[in-house]
Amino acid sequence: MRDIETTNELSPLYKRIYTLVELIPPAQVATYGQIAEMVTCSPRVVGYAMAAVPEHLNLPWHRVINSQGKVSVRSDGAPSTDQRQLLQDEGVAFDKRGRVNFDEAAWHGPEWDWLQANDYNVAPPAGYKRSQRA
DNA sequence: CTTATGACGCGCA
DNA sequence: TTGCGCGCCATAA
Repeated sequence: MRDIETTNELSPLYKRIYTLVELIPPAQVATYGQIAEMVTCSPRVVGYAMAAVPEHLNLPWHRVINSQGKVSVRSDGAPSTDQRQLLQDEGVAFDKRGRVNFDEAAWHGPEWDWLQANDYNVAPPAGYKRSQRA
């Protein structure tokens, strides 16, 4: 976990993303977009980063799901039951449609001062999420 | 250098 | 409500 800091094979951006994911408590979930906001990048990149998580870091990568509250499908088309199973083992409930209840399990992010101290984005720059083409 | 490729998300039908 | 299209942009080749 602290390996993230000392691993120089990772790009600075990935390190920031992994550092945040590491902070998600058990039985709680964050969305790709949520992480993206804090590190100021596109949600797409967070997904890309999650697909490249080094095994030895032991990150709780399973606690990152999509904005629909569902476990994202892999490139091979598999819904990845592993991720869902890991969450259920922690006590995260899925409804009949395969979605988690954000009201119960949503991670509200690190404390404000932690984000400040570690140079993460607190208040999103008015939408990095969508095409804010001038 | 250029091109292809996503564990995404939003808008619209 | 679901499904599809397109924008997104860091990486890999």
